[in-house]
Amino acid sequence: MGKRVYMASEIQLSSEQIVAAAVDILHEGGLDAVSMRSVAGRLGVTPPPVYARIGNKDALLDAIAEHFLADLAPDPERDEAWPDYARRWTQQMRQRLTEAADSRLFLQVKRPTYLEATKPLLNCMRRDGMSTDAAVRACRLLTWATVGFIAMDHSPPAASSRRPSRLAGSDPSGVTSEEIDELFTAHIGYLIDGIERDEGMR
Amino acid sequence: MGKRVYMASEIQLSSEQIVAAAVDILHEGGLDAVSMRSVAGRLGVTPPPVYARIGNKDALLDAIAEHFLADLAPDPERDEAWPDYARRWTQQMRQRLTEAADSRLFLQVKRPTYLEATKPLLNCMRRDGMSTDAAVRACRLLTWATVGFIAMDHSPPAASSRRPSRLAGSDPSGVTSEEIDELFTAHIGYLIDGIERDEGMR
DNA sequence: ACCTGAACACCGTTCAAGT
DNA sequence: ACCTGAACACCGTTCAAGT
Repeated sequence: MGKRVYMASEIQLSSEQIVAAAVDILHEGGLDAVSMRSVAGRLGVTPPPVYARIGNKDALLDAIAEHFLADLAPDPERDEAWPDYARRWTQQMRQRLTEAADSRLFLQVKRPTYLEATKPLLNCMRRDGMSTDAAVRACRLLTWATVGFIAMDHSPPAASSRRPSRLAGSDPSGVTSEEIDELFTAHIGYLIDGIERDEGMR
Repeated sequence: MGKRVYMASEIQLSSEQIVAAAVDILHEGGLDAVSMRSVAGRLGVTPPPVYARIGNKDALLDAIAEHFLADLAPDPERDEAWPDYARRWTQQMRQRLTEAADSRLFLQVKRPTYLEATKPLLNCMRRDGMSTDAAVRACRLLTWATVGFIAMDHSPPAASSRRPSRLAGSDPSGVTSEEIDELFTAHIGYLIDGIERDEGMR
Protein backbone atom coordinates (compact mmCIF):
# COMPACT_ATOMS: atom_id res chain seq x y z
CA MET A 1 0.00 0.00 0.00
CA GLY A 2 1.34 3.35 -1.08
CA LYS A 3 4.25 1.45 -2.52
CA ARG A 4 5.17 2.55 -6.06
CA VAL A 5 5.64 -0.27 -8.48
CA TYR A 6 4.67 1.54 -11.64
CA MET A 7 7.89 2.43 -13.45
CA ALA A 8 6.76 4.31 -16.53
CA SER A 9 7.20 8.08 -16.83
CA GLU A 10 5.16 10.05 -14.34
CA ILE A 11 4.81 12.95 -16.76
CA GLN A 12 1.64 12.87 -18.79
CA LEU A 13 1.74 13.87 -22.41
CA SER A 14 1.03 17.54 -22.94
CA SER A 15 -0.94 18.68 -25.98
CA GLU A 16 2.05 20.85 -26.89
CA GLN A 17 4.24 17.75 -27.14
CA ILE A 18 1.63 16.02 -29.24
CA VAL A 19 1.26 18.97 -31.62
CA ALA A 20 5.05 19.35 -31.84
CA ALA A 21 5.42 15.69 -32.79
CA ALA A 22 2.63 16.01 -35.34
CA VAL A 23 4.23 19.10 -36.89
CA ASP A 24 7.56 17.26 -37.19
CA ILE A 25 5.89 14.39 -38.98
CA LEU A 26 3.96 16.85 -41.17
CA HIS A 27 7.18 18.49 -42.31
CA GLU A 28 8.95 15.21 -42.90
CA GLY A 29 6.27 13.16 -44.60
CA GLY A 30 3.34 15.43 -45.37
CA LEU A 31 -0.12 15.51 -43.85
CA ASP A 32 -0.91 11.96 -44.94
CA ALA A 33 1.94 10.76 -42.73
CA VAL A 34 0.29 12.31 -39.68
CA SER A 35 -1.72 9.57 -38.00
CA MET A 36 -2.66 8.96 -34.41
CA ARG A 37 -0.34 5.97 -34.54
CA SER A 38 2.62 7.81 -36.07
CA VAL A 39 2.28 10.66 -33.57
CA ALA A 40 2.06 8.22 -30.67
CA GLY A 41 5.03 6.31 -32.05
CA ARG A 42 7.18 9.43 -32.27
CA LEU A 43 6.36 10.13 -28.62
CA GLY A 44 7.33 6.58 -27.67
CA VAL A 45 3.85 5.69 -26.65
CA THR A 46 0.77 3.77 -27.83
CA PRO A 47 -2.32 5.55 -29.23
CA PRO A 48 -4.57 5.59 -26.11
CA PRO A 49 -2.56 8.23 -24.20
CA VAL A 50 -2.76 10.49 -27.26
CA TYR A 51 -6.53 10.02 -27.38
CA ALA A 52 -6.74 10.78 -23.68
CA ARG A 53 -5.02 14.15 -24.15
CA ILE A 54 -6.19 15.37 -27.55
CA GLY A 55 -9.54 13.67 -28.10
CA ASN A 56 -9.41 12.40 -31.64
CA LYS A 57 -7.87 12.95 -35.05
CA ASP A 58 -10.02 15.97 -35.93
CA ALA A 59 -9.06 17.68 -32.70
CA LEU A 60 -5.41 16.98 -33.48
CA LEU A 61 -5.74 18.57 -36.92
CA ASP A 62 -7.45 21.58 -35.35
CA ALA A 63 -4.64 21.92 -32.86
CA ILE A 64 -2.04 21.76 -35.64
CA ALA A 65 -3.86 24.48 -37.57
CA GLU A 66 -4.06 26.65 -34.48
CA HIS A 67 -0.34 26.16 -33.97
CA PHE A 68 0.36 27.73 -37.36
CA LEU A 69 -2.09 30.59 -36.79
CA ALA A 70 -0.84 31.49 -33.32
CA ASP A 71 0.60 34.98 -32.85
CA LEU A 72 -0.05 35.68 -36.49
CA ALA A 73 0.08 39.41 -36.56
CA PRO A 74 2.81 41.95 -36.15
CA ASP A 75 0.80 44.85 -34.75
CA PRO A 76 0.14 47.83 -37.03
CA GLU A 77 2.42 50.86 -36.85
CA ARG A 78 0.80 53.92 -35.30
CA ASP A 79 0.74 55.75 -38.65
CA GLU A 80 -0.14 52.69 -40.78
CA ALA A 81 -3.50 53.05 -42.54
CA TRP A 82 -5.68 49.93 -42.59
CA PRO A 83 -5.26 49.18 -46.32
CA ASP A 84 -1.48 49.00 -45.88
CA TYR A 85 -1.77 46.91 -42.75
CA ALA A 86 -4.27 44.63 -44.48
CA ARG A 87 -1.73 44.00 -47.23
CA ARG A 88 0.91 43.13 -44.64
CA TRP A 89 -1.49 41.00 -42.61
CA THR A 90 -2.66 38.93 -45.58
CA GLN A 91 0.93 38.35 -46.70
CA GLN A 92 1.78 37.19 -43.20
CA MET A 93 -1.24 34.91 -43.14
CA ARG A 94 -0.30 33.51 -46.50
CA GLN A 95 3.24 32.81 -45.31
CA ARG A 96 2.02 30.93 -42.25
CA LEU A 97 -0.34 28.80 -44.30
CA THR A 98 2.45 28.08 -46.74
CA GLU A 99 4.74 26.99 -43.91
CA ALA A 100 2.11 24.48 -42.88
CA ALA A 101 2.52 22.97 -46.34
CA ASP A 102 -0.99 21.55 -46.56
CA SER A 103 -4.04 23.75 -46.96
CA ARG A 104 -6.41 20.97 -46.00
CA LEU A 105 -5.53 21.82 -42.42
CA PHE A 106 -7.14 25.25 -42.66
CA LEU A 107 -10.37 24.44 -44.42
CA GLN A 108 -12.01 22.91 -41.36
CA VAL A 109 -10.68 25.37 -38.82
CA LYS A 110 -13.40 26.68 -36.53
CA ARG A 111 -14.37 30.31 -36.89
CA PRO A 112 -13.14 31.41 -33.44
CA THR A 113 -9.56 30.54 -34.45
CA TYR A 114 -9.73 32.81 -37.47
CA LEU A 115 -11.47 35.44 -35.39
CA GLU A 116 -8.57 35.41 -32.95
CA ALA A 117 -6.07 35.75 -35.81
CA THR A 118 -7.96 38.68 -37.34
CA LYS A 119 -8.16 40.69 -34.11
CA PRO A 120 -5.34 43.16 -34.84
CA LEU A 121 -6.62 43.78 -38.35
CA LEU A 122 -10.10 44.33 -37.00
CA ASN A 123 -8.83 46.79 -34.42
CA CYS A 124 -6.80 48.62 -37.01
CA MET A 125 -9.85 49.07 -39.22
CA ARG A 126 -11.94 50.33 -36.31
CA ARG A 127 -9.15 52.70 -35.27
CA ASP A 128 -9.38 54.14 -38.81
CA GLY A 129 -13.08 54.79 -38.43
CA MET A 130 -14.76 51.72 -39.86
CA SER A 131 -17.87 50.47 -38.09
CA THR A 132 -17.56 47.12 -36.32
CA ASP A 133 -19.96 45.53 -38.79
CA ALA A 134 -18.00 46.76 -41.80
CA ALA A 135 -14.69 45.74 -40.24
CA VAL A 136 -15.86 42.21 -39.42
CA ARG A 137 -17.16 41.84 -42.94
CA ALA A 138 -13.94 43.14 -44.47
CA CYS A 139 -11.84 40.81 -42.32
CA ARG A 140 -13.95 37.84 -43.31
CA LEU A 141 -13.61 38.69 -46.99
CA LEU A 142 -9.84 39.01 -46.70
CA THR A 143 -9.46 35.86 -44.61
CA TRP A 144 -11.61 33.77 -46.95
CA ALA A 145 -9.80 35.10 -49.98
CA THR A 146 -6.39 34.35 -48.48
CA VAL A 147 -7.14 30.83 -47.28
CA GLY A 148 -9.09 30.05 -50.42
CA PHE A 149 -6.25 31.24 -52.59
CA ILE A 150 -3.71 29.10 -50.77
CA ALA A 151 -6.05 26.13 -50.96
CA MET A 152 -6.03 26.41 -54.74
CA ASP A 153 -2.29 26.93 -54.89
CA HIS A 154 -0.77 23.47 -55.00
CA SER A 155 2.52 24.63 -56.47
CA PRO A 156 3.55 23.01 -59.77
CA PRO A 157 6.12 20.23 -59.22
CA ALA A 158 8.93 21.61 -61.38
CA ALA A 159 9.74 24.59 -63.57
CA SER A 160 9.33 23.23 -67.06
CA SER A 161 10.51 25.12 -70.15
CA ARG A 162 7.90 27.77 -70.72
CA ARG A 163 7.99 31.06 -72.52
CA PRO A 164 8.05 34.01 -70.14
CA SER A 165 4.73 35.82 -70.18
CA ARG A 166 4.12 39.51 -69.62
CA LEU A 167 1.10 39.19 -67.36
CA ALA A 168 1.05 37.20 -64.12
CA GLY A 169 -1.07 34.06 -64.44
CA SER A 170 -1.67 34.41 -68.15
CA ASP A 171 0.01 31.18 -69.21
CA PRO A 172 -2.58 28.41 -69.44
CA SER A 173 0.01 25.66 -68.94
CA GLY A 174 0.75 26.62 -65.34
CA VAL A 175 1.94 29.36 -63.06
CA THR A 176 5.37 30.08 -61.66
CA SER A 177 5.70 30.99 -58.03
CA GLU A 178 6.48 34.61 -58.93
CA GLU A 179 3.28 34.74 -60.96
CA ILE A 180 1.37 33.28 -58.03
CA ASP A 181 2.81 36.00 -55.79
CA GLU A 182 1.59 38.64 -58.19
CA LEU A 183 -1.83 37.01 -58.60
CA PHE A 184 -2.25 36.89 -54.84
CA THR A 185 -1.21 40.51 -54.42
CA ALA A 186 -3.54 41.60 -57.23
CA HIS A 187 -6.44 39.60 -55.77
CA ILE A 188 -6.05 41.12 -52.32
CA GLY A 189 -5.49 44.53 -53.87
CA TYR A 190 -8.80 44.38 -55.74
CA LEU A 191 -10.61 43.45 -52.53
CA ILE A 192 -9.01 46.25 -50.53
CA ASP A 193 -9.77 48.77 -53.27
CA GLY A 194 -13.39 47.65 -53.33
CA ILE A 195 -13.79 47.80 -49.58
CA GLU A 196 -12.13 51.22 -49.46
CA ARG A 197 -14.44 52.52 -52.17
CA ASP A 198 -17.51 51.23 -50.29
CA GLU A 199 -16.28 52.96 -47.15
CA GLY A 200 -15.68 56.19 -49.06
CA MET A 201 -19.31 56.44 -50.17
CA ARG A 202 -20.64 55.55 -46.75
CA MET B 1 -12.00 -25.13 -77.32
CA GLY B 2 -14.00 -22.04 -78.12
CA LYS B 3 -16.60 -23.26 -75.69
CA ARG B 4 -17.81 -20.54 -73.33
CA VAL B 5 -17.94 -21.58 -69.72
CA TYR B 6 -17.50 -18.17 -68.15
CA MET B 7 -20.94 -17.06 -66.96
CA ALA B 8 -20.31 -13.61 -65.53
CA SER B 9 -21.46 -10.47 -67.31
CA GLU B 10 -19.75 -9.88 -70.65
CA ILE B 11 -20.07 -6.14 -70.28
CA GLN B 12 -17.06 -4.50 -68.74
CA LEU B 13 -17.54 -1.67 -66.30
CA SER B 14 -17.54 1.74 -67.97
CA SER B 15 -16.00 4.73 -66.20
CA GLU B 16 -19.38 6.44 -66.51
CA GLN B 17 -20.99 3.70 -64.45
CA ILE B 18 -18.22 3.95 -61.88
CA VAL B 19 -18.54 7.72 -61.58
CA ALA B 20 -22.33 7.46 -61.38
CA ALA B 21 -22.09 4.96 -58.55
CA ALA B 22 -19.54 7.15 -56.77
CA VAL B 23 -21.77 10.23 -57.12
CA ASP B 24 -24.71 8.30 -55.67
CA ILE B 25 -22.66 7.29 -52.68
CA LEU B 26 -21.34 10.84 -52.35
CA HIS B 27 -24.86 12.23 -52.14
CA GLU B 28 -26.03 9.56 -49.72
CA GLY B 29 -23.12 9.37 -47.34
CA GLY B 30 -20.70 12.17 -48.12
CA LEU B 31 -17.23 12.02 -49.60
CA ASP B 32 -15.87 9.91 -46.76
CA ALA B 33 -18.32 7.17 -47.75
CA VAL B 34 -16.83 7.01 -51.24
CA SER B 35 -14.24 4.23 -51.20
CA MET B 36 -13.01 1.89 -53.88
CA ARG B 37 -14.74 -0.86 -51.98
CA SER B 38 -18.08 0.93 -51.58
CA VAL B 39 -18.13 1.90 -55.26
CA ALA B 40 -17.30 -1.65 -56.32
CA GLY B 41 -19.93 -2.99 -53.95
CA ARG B 42 -22.64 -0.74 -55.39
CA LEU B 43 -21.76 -2.06 -58.83
CA GLY B 44 -21.99 -5.64 -57.57
CA VAL B 45 -18.34 -6.29 -58.11
CA THR B 46 -15.04 -6.62 -56.23
CA PRO B 47 -12.42 -3.83 -56.25
CA PRO B 48 -10.04 -5.13 -58.97
CA PRO B 49 -12.38 -4.42 -61.93
CA VAL B 50 -12.78 -0.85 -60.68
CA TYR B 51 -9.01 -0.47 -60.51
CA ALA B 52 -8.74 -1.87 -64.02
CA ARG B 53 -11.05 0.80 -65.41
CA ILE B 54 -10.34 3.89 -63.33
CA GLY B 55 -6.77 3.44 -62.13
CA ASN B 56 -6.88 4.37 -58.48
CA LYS B 57 -8.66 6.44 -55.86
CA ASP B 58 -7.16 9.75 -56.97
CA ALA B 59 -8.24 9.16 -60.55
CA LEU B 60 -11.74 8.37 -59.30
CA LEU B 61 -11.89 11.63 -57.36
CA ASP B 62 -10.67 13.51 -60.44
CA ALA B 63 -13.35 11.88 -62.54
CA ILE B 64 -16.02 12.83 -59.99
CA ALA B 65 -14.84 16.45 -60.02
CA GLU B 66 -14.88 16.50 -63.82
CA HIS B 67 -18.41 15.14 -63.74
CA PHE B 68 -19.55 18.19 -61.78
CA LEU B 69 -17.65 20.63 -63.98
CA ALA B 70 -18.84 19.18 -67.29
CA ASP B 71 -20.87 21.49 -69.55
CA LEU B 72 -20.57 24.19 -66.95
CA ALA B 73 -21.36 27.24 -68.97
CA PRO B 74 -24.50 28.59 -70.56
CA ASP B 75 -22.97 30.51 -73.46
CA PRO B 76 -23.00 34.29 -73.26
CA GLU B 77 -25.77 36.23 -74.98
CA ARG B 78 -24.62 38.11 -78.03
CA ASP B 79 -25.10 41.48 -76.33
CA GLU B 80 -23.81 40.39 -72.91
CA ALA B 81 -20.67 42.26 -71.83
CA TRP B 82 -17.97 40.16 -70.17
CA PRO B 83 -18.46 41.57 -66.66
CA ASP B 84 -22.11 40.49 -66.70
CA TYR B 85 -21.27 37.11 -68.14
CA ALA B 86 -18.50 36.68 -65.57
CA ARG B 87 -21.04 37.24 -62.80
CA ARG B 88 -23.32 34.62 -64.31
CA TRP B 89 -20.47 32.20 -64.93
CA THR B 90 -19.11 32.39 -61.39
CA GLN B 91 -22.59 31.90 -59.95
CA GLN B 92 -23.02 28.84 -62.15
CA MET B 93 -19.63 27.51 -61.09
CA ARG B 94 -20.49 28.09 -57.47
CA GLN B 95 -23.78 26.24 -57.88
CA ARG B 96 -22.07 23.21 -59.40
CA LEU B 97 -19.47 23.06 -56.67
CA THR B 98 -22.22 23.35 -54.08
CA GLU B 99 -24.11 20.46 -55.70
CA ALA B 100 -21.01 18.33 -55.31
CA ALA B 101 -21.34 18.97 -51.58
CA ASP B 102 -17.64 18.57 -50.81
CA SER B 103 -15.08 21.14 -51.86
CA ARG B 104 -12.17 18.78 -51.24
CA LEU B 105 -13.01 17.32 -54.63
CA PHE B 106 -12.06 20.54 -56.42
CA LEU B 107 -8.84 21.44 -54.68
CA GLN B 108 -6.78 18.79 -56.43
CA VAL B 109 -8.38 19.11 -59.84
CA LYS B 110 -5.82 19.34 -62.63
CA ARG B 111 -5.52 22.66 -64.43
CA PRO B 112 -6.76 21.39 -67.82
CA THR B 113 -10.17 20.63 -66.31
CA TYR B 114 -10.58 24.19 -65.10
CA LEU B 115 -9.22 25.45 -68.40
CA GLU B 116 -11.96 23.55 -70.21
CA ALA B 117 -14.61 24.96 -67.91
CA THR B 118 -13.38 28.54 -68.36
CA LYS B 119 -13.37 28.40 -72.15
CA PRO B 120 -16.63 30.29 -72.80
CA LEU B 121 -15.68 32.99 -70.30
CA LEU B 122 -12.29 33.29 -71.92
CA ASN B 123 -13.82 33.62 -75.36
CA CYS B 124 -16.31 36.20 -74.14
CA MET B 125 -13.52 38.33 -72.72
CA ARG B 126 -11.53 38.11 -75.91
CA ARG B 127 -14.62 38.96 -77.94
CA ASP B 128 -14.89 42.11 -75.86
CA GLY B 129 -11.36 43.11 -76.75
CA MET B 130 -9.22 41.72 -73.94
CA SER B 131 -5.84 40.28 -74.88
CA THR B 132 -5.44 36.54 -74.46
CA ASP B 133 -2.94 37.08 -71.66
CA ALA B 134 -5.25 39.39 -69.75
CA ALA B 135 -8.24 37.10 -70.30
CA VAL B 136 -6.40 34.00 -69.07
CA ARG B 137 -5.25 35.90 -66.01
CA ALA B 138 -8.73 37.23 -65.31
CA CYS B 139 -10.25 33.75 -65.65
CA ARG B 140 -7.70 32.29 -63.29
CA LEU B 141 -8.39 34.97 -60.70
CA LEU B 142 -12.13 34.38 -60.91
CA THR B 143 -11.81 30.59 -60.85
CA TRP B 144 -9.46 30.60 -57.88
CA ALA B 145 -11.64 33.05 -56.02
CA THR B 146 -14.77 30.98 -56.66
CA VAL B 147 -13.33 27.61 -55.72
CA GLY B 148 -11.44 29.09 -52.80
CA PHE B 149 -14.59 30.75 -51.51
CA ILE B 150 -16.57 27.53 -51.67
CA ALA B 151 -13.76 25.66 -49.99
CA MET B 152 -14.03 28.02 -47.01
CA ASP B 153 -17.79 27.83 -46.96
CA HIS B 154 -18.67 24.85 -44.81
CA SER B 155 -22.19 25.97 -44.01
CA PRO B 156 -23.02 26.28 -40.33
CA PRO B 157 -25.05 23.29 -39.10
CA ALA B 158 -28.14 25.11 -37.86
CA ALA B 159 -29.58 28.59 -37.63
CA SER B 160 -29.14 29.48 -33.98
CA SER B 161 -30.81 32.52 -32.47
CA ARG B 162 -28.78 35.46 -33.66
CA ARG B 163 -29.54 39.12 -33.99
CA PRO B 164 -30.06 40.20 -37.61
CA SER B 165 -27.16 42.32 -38.81
CA ARG B 166 -27.20 45.06 -41.39
CA LEU B 167 -24.07 44.08 -43.28
CA ALA B 168 -23.46 40.65 -44.83
CA GLY B 169 -20.79 38.70 -42.99
CA SER B 170 -20.48 41.18 -40.16
CA ASP B 171 -21.59 38.86 -37.37
CA PRO B 172 -18.55 37.19 -35.78
CA SER B 173 -20.57 34.21 -34.52
CA GLY B 174 -21.34 32.84 -37.97
CA VAL B 175 -22.87 33.58 -41.34
CA THR B 176 -26.30 32.76 -42.69
CA SER B 177 -26.58 31.41 -46.21
CA GLU B 178 -28.06 34.71 -47.44
CA GLU B 179 -25.06 36.52 -46.01
CA ILE B 180 -22.75 34.05 -47.72
CA ASP B 181 -24.51 34.73 -51.03
CA GLU B 182 -23.94 38.43 -50.57
CA LEU B 183 -20.31 37.97 -49.50
CA PHE B 184 -19.65 35.85 -52.57
CA THR B 185 -21.30 38.36 -54.89
CA ALA B 186 -19.38 41.22 -53.30
CA HIS B 187 -16.08 39.32 -53.54
CA ILE B 188 -16.55 38.55 -57.23
CA GLY B 189 -17.80 42.09 -57.83
CA TYR B 190 -14.64 43.59 -56.37
CA LEU B 191 -12.51 41.38 -58.61
CA ILE B 192 -14.47 42.23 -61.75
CA ASP B 193 -14.34 45.94 -60.94
CA GLY B 194 -10.59 45.73 -60.45
CA ILE B 195 -10.01 43.82 -63.68
CA GLU B 196 -12.26 46.22 -65.59
CA ARG B 197 -10.37 49.21 -64.21
CA ASP B 198 -7.02 47.66 -65.20
CA GLU B 199 -8.36 47.08 -68.69
CA GLY B 200 -9.62 50.67 -68.91
CA MET B 201 -6.19 52.15 -68.32
CA ARG B 202 -4.52 49.78 -70.77
C1' DA C 1 -3.71 6.39 -12.43
C1' DC C 2 -1.78 5.57 -16.50
C1' DC C 3 -0.08 2.67 -19.92
C1' DT C 4 0.20 -1.59 -23.16
C1' DG C 5 -1.59 -5.19 -26.21
C1' DA C 6 -4.92 -6.51 -28.80
C1' DA C 7 -8.85 -6.16 -31.13
C1' DC C 8 -12.76 -4.20 -34.40
C1' DA C 9 -14.15 -2.37 -38.54
C1' DC C 10 -12.56 -0.17 -41.90
C1' DC C 11 -9.08 1.71 -45.83
C1' DG C 12 -6.09 1.51 -50.79
C1' DT C 13 -3.99 -1.77 -53.43
C1' DT C 14 -2.25 -6.11 -55.44
C1' DC C 15 -2.10 -10.93 -56.92
C1' DA C 16 -2.69 -15.80 -57.26
C1' DA C 17 -6.30 -18.59 -58.41
C1' DG C 18 -10.53 -19.74 -60.60
C1' DT C 19 -13.92 -20.03 -64.79
C1' DA D 1 -10.12 -12.27 -70.71
C1' DC D 2 -12.16 -11.03 -66.79
C1' DC D 3 -13.52 -11.79 -62.23
C1' DT D 4 -13.18 -13.49 -57.15
C1' DG D 5 -10.97 -14.35 -52.68
C1' DA D 6 -7.61 -13.31 -50.01
C1' DA D 7 -3.93 -11.02 -48.50
C1' DC D 8 -0.65 -6.89 -47.11
C1' DA D 9 0.12 -2.85 -44.79
C1' DC D 10 -2.03 0.52 -43.14
C1' DC D 11 -6.02 3.57 -40.78
C1' DG D 12 -9.20 5.65 -36.38
C1' DT D 13 -10.82 4.07 -32.24
C1' DT D 14 -11.80 1.36 -28.03
C1' DC D 15 -11.15 -1.70 -24.08
C1' DA D 16 -9.66 -5.35 -21.12
C1' DA D 17 -5.67 -6.28 -18.79
C1' DG D 18 -1.45 -5.22 -16.61
C1' DT D 19 1.69 -2.51 -13.19
